[in-house]
Amino acid sequence: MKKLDSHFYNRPNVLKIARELLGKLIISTFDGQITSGRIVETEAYAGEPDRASHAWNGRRTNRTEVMYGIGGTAYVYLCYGIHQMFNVVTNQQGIPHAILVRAVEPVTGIDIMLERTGKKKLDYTLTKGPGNVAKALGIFTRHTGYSLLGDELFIADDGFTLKKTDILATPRIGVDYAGSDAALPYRFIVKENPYVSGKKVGITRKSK
DNA sequence: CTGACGATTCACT
DNA sequence: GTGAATCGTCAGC
Repeated sequence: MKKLDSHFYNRPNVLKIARELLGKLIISTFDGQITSGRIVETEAYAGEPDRASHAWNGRRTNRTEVMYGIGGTAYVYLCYGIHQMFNVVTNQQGIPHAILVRAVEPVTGIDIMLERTGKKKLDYTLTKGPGNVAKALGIFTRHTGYSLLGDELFIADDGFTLKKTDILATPRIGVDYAGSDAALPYRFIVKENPYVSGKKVGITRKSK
């Protein structure tokens, strides 16, 4: 089990890092409660040129400031006034790259995650979708700016590997406002994994 | 200071 | 398939 270090996060290619995060473990130890999940879905946000990014066109505000910091930091923000979204900041200081974790597969502390999310039993919805991931892991907006190099919240490599053919790149979700950038294949998923959002599991199929 | 809105989720028809 | 929930952020006045 090896915690990902600053060299991993500070690299310039956010797409490569987003792809490499698949299969890694996110671990949180808040309040002595250990929970972890294996990442199965990520989305890259490539900074100022990326219309889908909060930092598009050099928008540097209180909220987005952490993205301009060094890699290996958590960027957490509130969406729709309800959901916390957990992102990993990458690249060097001054370049606002970030990767949204959209889904994980529960590994450790499932009972704790059930309690945090108010669910009765384990099913695929526990950690499917970015809002649910943060909720299950106990991540809140106040954790924005947290270092992922510490012991409370970090990402580790436990030796688990994926075959290249198990990884799929697709357009990102919910970024239709981004014009042509919405079509970029910046979303990475583990093929056939039931925790990946927007998949057929439990979702009514369109009629034709 | 004000108003519009979102990198979503869930319940309900 | 449709729509509500709910509040911090940000552009604009």
